[in-house]
Amino acid sequence: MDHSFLDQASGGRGEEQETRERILSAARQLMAQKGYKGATTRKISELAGVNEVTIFRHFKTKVAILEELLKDILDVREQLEKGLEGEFTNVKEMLITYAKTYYHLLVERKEILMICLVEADNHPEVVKLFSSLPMTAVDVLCAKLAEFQEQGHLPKSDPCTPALMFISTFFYAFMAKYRVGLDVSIINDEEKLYEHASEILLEGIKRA
Amino acid sequence: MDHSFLDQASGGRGEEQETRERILSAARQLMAQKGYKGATTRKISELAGVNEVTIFRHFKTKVAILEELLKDILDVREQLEKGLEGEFTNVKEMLITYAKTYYHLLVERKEILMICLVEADNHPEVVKLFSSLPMTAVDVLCAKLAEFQEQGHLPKSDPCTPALMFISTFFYAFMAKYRVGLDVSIINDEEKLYEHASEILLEGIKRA
DNA sequence: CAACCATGCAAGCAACTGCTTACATTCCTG
DNA sequence: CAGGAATGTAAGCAGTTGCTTGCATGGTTG
Repeated sequence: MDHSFLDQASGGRGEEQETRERILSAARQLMAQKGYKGATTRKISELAGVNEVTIFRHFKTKVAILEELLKDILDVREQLEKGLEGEFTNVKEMLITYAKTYYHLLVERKEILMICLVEADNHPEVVKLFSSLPMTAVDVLCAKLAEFQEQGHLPKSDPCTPALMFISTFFYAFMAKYRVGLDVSIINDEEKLYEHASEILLEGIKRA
Repeated sequence: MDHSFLDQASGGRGEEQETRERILSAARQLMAQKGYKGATTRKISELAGVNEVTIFRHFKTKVAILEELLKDILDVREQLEKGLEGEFTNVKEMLITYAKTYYHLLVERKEILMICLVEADNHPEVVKLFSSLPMTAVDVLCAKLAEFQEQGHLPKSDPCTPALMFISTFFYAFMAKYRVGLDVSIINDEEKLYEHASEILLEGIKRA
């Protein structure tokens, strides 16, 4: 009994964690694809290679699984700001770096983002989670651009629209590739997109 | 009997069309909100103010309703090109006009777009329908920009990335407002967004 | 008026879904 | 070896869902 907390940490039988993770992973995959309703507990159990009853031994209800999954989407702002910490030799370099950071953030969380997108109205909380990532990204970029303006590296003007354009571009590219499965060169050649979009935006900001 | 085709056109009892339309409208609304699965035939019938049986008298199956709804999303290219027919005094004016045309096209079809988005994997055909609208928009704008380049109004360079950026911006604004219900000034003040985004893009194209 | 047509209403069915219960099995640990 | 913890198996239950059937009703049209 006195080692019960150890069981939670490392798995008494050595598989406890593994099973739980397999269930979560299967649920994440299915919910992203088929939506919350489409991901039935039977299907989840099959994909996880686990008996259906086992699911309910690990999670009280099905919603509990969803809630567990959604936890991964928080703490975005911190990571975005972290990507902008170093000194940059020029604005374009900063933009490219930021684009990469943001895009990778999206890709890393793609399943959960899809779940949020799809589950919008059945679980209203998740909508905010979904929008929070791009909007935070706009916010952080906005602040950084304003900073550059104050330092005289950019002419003063409203940085919101350019920030929105930038974030939107990579959001759409992300959606097109990972939700819709679109296979076109503009979207697949990510390096070129980082580079080219940053260039256009920079020149746009300078004179608009 | 000889007037049976009239019944289809105007409704023998004068309500035939109306009922069918009410069902379609309720289904469109619910499926956009709750997804295909979430929009049960019972709920549809309630919202339409119609008995559930009536639904199955008008549509053989539930999928038939979905298929009927999806018909509204075609013929987009034509409309986009139509919006670019007139002569423009300058490029910026063209961009603003195009942005308006595209955004309104999205808003007009918002329910169906949401259905496509949400129903992605249960009905794989619809994904293509969903992506077809923005990608067609990119395509048409690309062609127009190339045209301006050939006429010497713009320096020659790859117009794909700027077109993608432009379309992405309004796609995201659309999603944020109508899917997520985001209420922020950058997105709500559409006129300013048309204007400002066009300006930035134009300057970006000119020098990048 | 009579035939017809769209609709409503009541009932239900087979399949599925989230979830539960009771019991057997296997493995680890003291 | 004994006890416990995690899992499997079998069965099922109550609610929902897409869809059907049979019958009654009320308005329209010839």
